[in-house]
Amino acid sequence: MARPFDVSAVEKKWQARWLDEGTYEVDNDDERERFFALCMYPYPSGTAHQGHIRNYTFGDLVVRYQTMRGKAVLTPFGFDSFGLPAENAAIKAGSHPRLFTDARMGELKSSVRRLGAVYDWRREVFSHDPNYMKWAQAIFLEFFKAGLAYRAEAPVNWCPGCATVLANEQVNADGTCDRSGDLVQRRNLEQWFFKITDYAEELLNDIDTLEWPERVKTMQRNWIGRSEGVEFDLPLAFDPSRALRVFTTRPDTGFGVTYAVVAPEHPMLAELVTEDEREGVERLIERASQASELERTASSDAGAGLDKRGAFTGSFVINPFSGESVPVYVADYVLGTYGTGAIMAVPAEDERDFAFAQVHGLSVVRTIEPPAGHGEGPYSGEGTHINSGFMDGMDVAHAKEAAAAFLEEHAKGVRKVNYRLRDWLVSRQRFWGCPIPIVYCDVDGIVPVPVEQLPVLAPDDVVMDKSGQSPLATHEGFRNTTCPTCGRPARREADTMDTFTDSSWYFLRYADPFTADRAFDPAQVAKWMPVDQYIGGIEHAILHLLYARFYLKALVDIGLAPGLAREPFKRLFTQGMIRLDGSKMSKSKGNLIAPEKYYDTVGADGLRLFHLFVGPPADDVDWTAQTEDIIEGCARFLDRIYRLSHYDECFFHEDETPDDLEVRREVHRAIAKVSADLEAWSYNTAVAALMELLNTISKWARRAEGAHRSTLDESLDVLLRLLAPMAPHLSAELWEQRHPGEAGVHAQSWPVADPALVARSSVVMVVQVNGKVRARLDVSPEVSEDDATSAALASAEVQKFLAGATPQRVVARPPRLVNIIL
RNA sequence: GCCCGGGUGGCGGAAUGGCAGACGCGGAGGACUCAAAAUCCUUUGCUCGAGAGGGCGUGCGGGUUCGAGUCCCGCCCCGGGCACCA
Repeated sequence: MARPFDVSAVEKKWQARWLDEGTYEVDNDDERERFFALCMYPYPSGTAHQGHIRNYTFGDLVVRYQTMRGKAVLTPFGFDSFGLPAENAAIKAGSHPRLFTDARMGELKSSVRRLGAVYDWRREVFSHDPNYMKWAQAIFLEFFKAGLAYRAEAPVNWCPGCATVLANEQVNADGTCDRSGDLVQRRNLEQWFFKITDYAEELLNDIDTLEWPERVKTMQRNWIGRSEGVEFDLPLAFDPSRALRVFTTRPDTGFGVTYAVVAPEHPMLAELVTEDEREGVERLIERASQASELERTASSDAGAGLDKRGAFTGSFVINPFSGESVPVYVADYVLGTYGTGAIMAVPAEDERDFAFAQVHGLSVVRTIEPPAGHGEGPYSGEGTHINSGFMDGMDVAHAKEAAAAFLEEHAKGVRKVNYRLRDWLVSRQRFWGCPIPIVYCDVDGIVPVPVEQLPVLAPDDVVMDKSGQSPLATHEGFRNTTCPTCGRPARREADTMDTFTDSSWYFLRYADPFTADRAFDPAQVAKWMPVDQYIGGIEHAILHLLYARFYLKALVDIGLAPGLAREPFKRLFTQGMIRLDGSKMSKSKGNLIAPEKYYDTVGADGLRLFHLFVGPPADDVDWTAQTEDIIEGCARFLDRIYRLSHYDECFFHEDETPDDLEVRREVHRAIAKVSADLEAWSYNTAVAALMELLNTISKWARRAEGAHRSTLDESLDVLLRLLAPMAPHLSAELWEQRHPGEAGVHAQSWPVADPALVARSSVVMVVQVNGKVRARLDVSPEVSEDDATSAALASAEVQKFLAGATPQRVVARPPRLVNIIL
């Protein structure tokens, strides 16, 4: 398509100027109101794909808009530059991940510059910068000192494809790896964990204070998974001085407990098992230990498979409610890692317990009257308690309260809140990550590397493979060291940290990248934090967004970030994904539509406008056959602006006519509309409003009657200012042509609508008869109910329908509508 | 199973309980042109009608209301999250 100007030349000119002049560099002591605009730190995967373009188009709009609103906008950029793809690529190519990563960073950097997105490049931060690693490791050690980082042996998720352990958050619901898609295995390993569970309650409660998409908040609440209940003792029948401790959210159903179940990992299991039952129990344990988490917890097996997956231990415990002795089973549907690893089983009111009881011939005692016609199955709903001693006749809520009080008195019970959230496993058996700064000494045990020796850097001559052995463990020169405490020979930790640790505090370093003697100066960071607007993909709803929240809370608590708000991201916006043929567009799927091809045709401005216009920013974008046409349409809109700005056949007249005034009014309405839409993330309708404004101005200027000079000038200048955050190159170019030698459009202030011009002198009022539109009347916006009614009744159209009759009722909603009911 | 979103023309999508379909794409017709492209103008939910005009229309079924895409109840379908979590 032939464009009326050289798109490429214009865009390159402005990109060079923004970069050379450091237009968007901002200092910490800037006196304007501060605004921290942040796009999620990208993994450097090479040139930008459409997902990046969408992200940085939105981010750049926020930066330029807030700047025009008079704020000092912090707009940093950097890279989440550790990670598996670089390591795997290096193994394949026989090179070093750093070479690969540096090249990809360079590509992504030029991509965002070619998009016209502007940053304060002095503040660039990237994970594998030794300067950043030093403080990432220092934070780890502070966590260790505070007891927030600990080493423990635990069953962990092992991904064979990635040859490393994973955090729970990186395992999909179906038991596959979030990255490779491989089925994750269970392994018992000694690993490093961060105590995120200490913050479960605060992480949950503070969600309420965030201006985040409801969807993301819900996902985090689900992930944290709070449940309120009671933990109490079931005394052992063979030794009532000791007891099996269980957790339940339904203490009210206590009289219905007909058996108890322990997890295969339960510490008391060995002593509960009798000689007669030993064989069956051992078989069960063996099977459970081999099963993957997926097989073990697959709900599709509920019922049918349960017989094979439980065994009687031979022991009994006392139900403290009824005083009866009930059998203890071991079953893999009870998890060792949740609650106490043991449950009371109430088959009448719990589906799993019911299915298990059916298979094992255990008795079922109802404690809640199910509604009529419920049948034989378990009932877990509301109802009146029966067979429940002191709880008979109570509803569920009252009975829960009564039961909890009873247990606290008689069964060493205590009200307890349990969370689904587990501690964050941060060890990774890979090379391309930040080494964990720990030394193991036979005498002194786990010893932190002294801060002055940080950063611990991996040597370059490490043999990387995917054996599952940490590559650093095979490098004797790295591994062997001396104990910082006693000086005897010792060994370095060979694992690296999860890359999500890097992305958990990078925004703090952005706010103060210059401090040399610590991770950041809290006083400097406090000038910018919390982030005013965070923008990123929905895929980080749990992972990154939960970890970063934990980090900041922990950093404040251990004294590294005094005075900072405990939540990092005040407002979050999650953009939709780009889909091609229904699946996510991504490099790994090989279905990318590269942005570069558009730069010579529609330009970065055209592509940006497309991403703004195609639909609500939060929605997914389907890239279809029609997409190319829509992109063309956006470029056409820019062309029309260019042409209007150069329109020289316009006939001008001296005095402002009513038509000219109406155009001015439309201009001010557009200012109001676009401003409101930008605040509300309704970018698609903001673009539509600009299109309408252009249509209005264009038609008016081309009329035979001509236009008023100063009205046209004002209209064009406003249009360019409104367009400046969306299509920065063209608006800068046209502004410069119209105002040579003056400050650029992005240095102009955001236009303010004049309320007197926005208000309408007359509006169209709809007159309905029996709900059908029969007439439209021009009325004043302030028309009274009576005047509106009489005007409606007087209109010829209505008279025709009335035919002399008196209406039964008249509903007047001036100035919008009058409805006459006959 | 539970919890969030969502379902509107041929398509992407607009619509504080008040004219459904803004804006754009696509289509149709026209102007300009030797012709085409580009540009500009007109038109475009479906349907009956020559026309004036009428009827039907926001996943389905009910309800509230003078009035429902919007609110309420019950379903269906699509996307996402959680899930043997006691």
